[in-house]
Amino acid sequence: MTARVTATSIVDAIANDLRTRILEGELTSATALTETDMAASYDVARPTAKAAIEKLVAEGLLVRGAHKSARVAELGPDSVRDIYQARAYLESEVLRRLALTCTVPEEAVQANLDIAAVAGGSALDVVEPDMRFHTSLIDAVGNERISRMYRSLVSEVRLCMVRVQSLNLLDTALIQAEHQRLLELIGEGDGAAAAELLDEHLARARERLAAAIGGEAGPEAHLPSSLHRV
Amino acid sequence: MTARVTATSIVDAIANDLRTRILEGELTSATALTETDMAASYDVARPTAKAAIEKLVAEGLLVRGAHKSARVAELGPDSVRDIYQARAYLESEVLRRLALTCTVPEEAVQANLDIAAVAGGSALDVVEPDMRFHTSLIDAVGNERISRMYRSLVSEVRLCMVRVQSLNLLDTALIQAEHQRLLELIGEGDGAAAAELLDEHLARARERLAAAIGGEAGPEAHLPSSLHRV
DNA sequence: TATTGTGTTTTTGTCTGTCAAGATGAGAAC
DNA sequence: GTTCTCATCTTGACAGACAAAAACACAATA
Repeated sequence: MTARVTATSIVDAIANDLRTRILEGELTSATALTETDMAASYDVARPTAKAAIEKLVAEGLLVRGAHKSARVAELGPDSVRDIYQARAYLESEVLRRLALTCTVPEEAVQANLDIAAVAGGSALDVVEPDMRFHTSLIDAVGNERISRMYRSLVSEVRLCMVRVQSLNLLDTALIQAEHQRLLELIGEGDGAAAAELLDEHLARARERLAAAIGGEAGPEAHLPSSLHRV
Repeated sequence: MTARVTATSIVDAIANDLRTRILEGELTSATALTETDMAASYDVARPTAKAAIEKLVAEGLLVRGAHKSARVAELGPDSVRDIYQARAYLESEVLRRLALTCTVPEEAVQANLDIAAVAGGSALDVVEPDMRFHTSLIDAVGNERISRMYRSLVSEVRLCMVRVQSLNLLDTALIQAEHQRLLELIGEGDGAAAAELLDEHLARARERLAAAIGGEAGPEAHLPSSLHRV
């Protein structure tokens, strides 16, 4: 287990690098991701860059029309609503099932402790342990397909978050307290209450995120560039 | 709405054709899907066939290792368990939410009537309206991501079903009656009971399918070809 | 006989180069 | 000022080619 071989293909490597750059906010929907440009910047052939781009399009991080260059997906308030609703559907049912056996995942407890640890730091530092808390709950059921679906949603959430610069709308103490309460309810076997609390927990985050995205000059009301040069 | 334009790309067309051929059982895991063969049979270039294959690999219908030709995915009893568990997670929560507003989708009612209509026909005729019943419930929430996730699971279920030739294990009358009861419970607003009944409904189907797949000479215990020529 | 090693064949991964089709934007004509 | 046409950019798809990796068959050896 010491020397893990990294036998990944070139297009996978490019897709992974692009994905991290997208989720870090380095690439926004303002820049067009041309196949030839990507091929040139990574020093590979155009088909290779094309394959990497299509991979991310399939994941939903990039969008592209026919004969048009790919761009980072623009997620409006309605998309935020869809994403968080899907999260709530999956996760609330997971909490119900975990409560049936009173299973409290150890990683979730640790992740919530990590949230408290970074309470004084930047608001962005809260995102990672927060996501880890939720994904560890999902992974606790041990279902590969459910974990994959949830991870896809989480990456879309992160895609939304890199767009809003002021993440001060996160109340770290409240988040951590609600997480704690969720774990307690699961431990007590009260799945219905846990599902209900999770609904409120996610609905609150959803509203703040939707407002932050929708508040800035319209969600996906792409102004034609002709209106910009008034 | 009379002349729907078919402006789909070549690789999409090939992928769609391959998908139907897979779900109809024409292509099984016994035949290797070589890129050059696919390119020759569809009279396209190899990169085009490659893109179509990779699309289906991303969907989970095909599996492929590095430098190995693609094959139709082989889903064992454990995969059946995962798939049906994911279905149950999604759909039971959907039923709960539908029951909150006592929303009974009209298409679901119609689909269940269609099940009764084909009661005398082949057992395969039951699969289509049965799937339509469930997907119409999912689509009733109007969430694109949830619908997409569920459809992915449904196609995997169909992939399992084409492997078991004797589908006489389907009790049409029981299925139709349980569907009817589900709709009634939703209409009465009893989400908890609906979710519970759905769990049993899916668990029954899962057990039959897993038994039918696991019973035939082992799930993914691929015998090496050297043992075949004794 | 069983096992190991080698060489060949098949198949994929990736590159180079090319042409056609569609979309975008600029400029001319009215 | 509006509309039409055209040039340019970008993608879609093709052809051909080479390298790498896996699988298979076969021979050599303990």
